[in-house]
Amino acid sequence: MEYIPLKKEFFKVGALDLAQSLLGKILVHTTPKGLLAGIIVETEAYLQNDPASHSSIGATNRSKPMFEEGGIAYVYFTYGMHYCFNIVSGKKGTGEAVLIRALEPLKGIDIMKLNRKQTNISNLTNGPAKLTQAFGINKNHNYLKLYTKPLYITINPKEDKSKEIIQTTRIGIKVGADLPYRFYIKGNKFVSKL
DNA sequence: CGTAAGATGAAG
DNA sequence: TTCATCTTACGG
Repeated sequence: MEYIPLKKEFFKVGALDLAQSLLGKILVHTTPKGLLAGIIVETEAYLQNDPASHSSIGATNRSKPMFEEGGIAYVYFTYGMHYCFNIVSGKKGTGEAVLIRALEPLKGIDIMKLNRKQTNISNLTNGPAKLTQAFGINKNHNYLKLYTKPLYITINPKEDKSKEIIQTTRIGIKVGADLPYRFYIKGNKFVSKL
């Protein structure tokens, strides 16, 4: 099957809209080891006027990518060992992005198992730092355009049209935890726990 | 099942 | 000192 990248315009909407429209789409990474793909099943929006967002204090060396035009990657390093992958949304100058929290593995599952040193499929990509490890995403992917190779988002031709989207509060944060900026596909087994 | 703590480094 | 996290260890 051939994957066609989404167009740049897809990402120019606000983070809350993008967080929902990304659900059911496919994240593809072409790597030297092979092609990796997974369905996006859980996202969180981080806005500019949002105490939990890296952009809330303005553009810093770390959060700069969030202020670029929608459609690029914002990858940051945290807890001394983990990377998290965000998709920048909106117009240039607006500091917002969508955190990808969980995927459903589609292609390259054997590679993901090697990258993660795990054999259980349901423990490969069900968390923001797990999926970056499984996909081999790191600081080198910061600023990459997500509508071209090697890392891009595509339509899922087999997308379940009847999927139900749940909106609720974000997890794993202290401030801004009351804001309902988290979205996931109801009943999907790969949504992250807590 | 559940809770707790350690790993490890960059940002503020 | 905190942090948009994960894994392992241990008690029930």
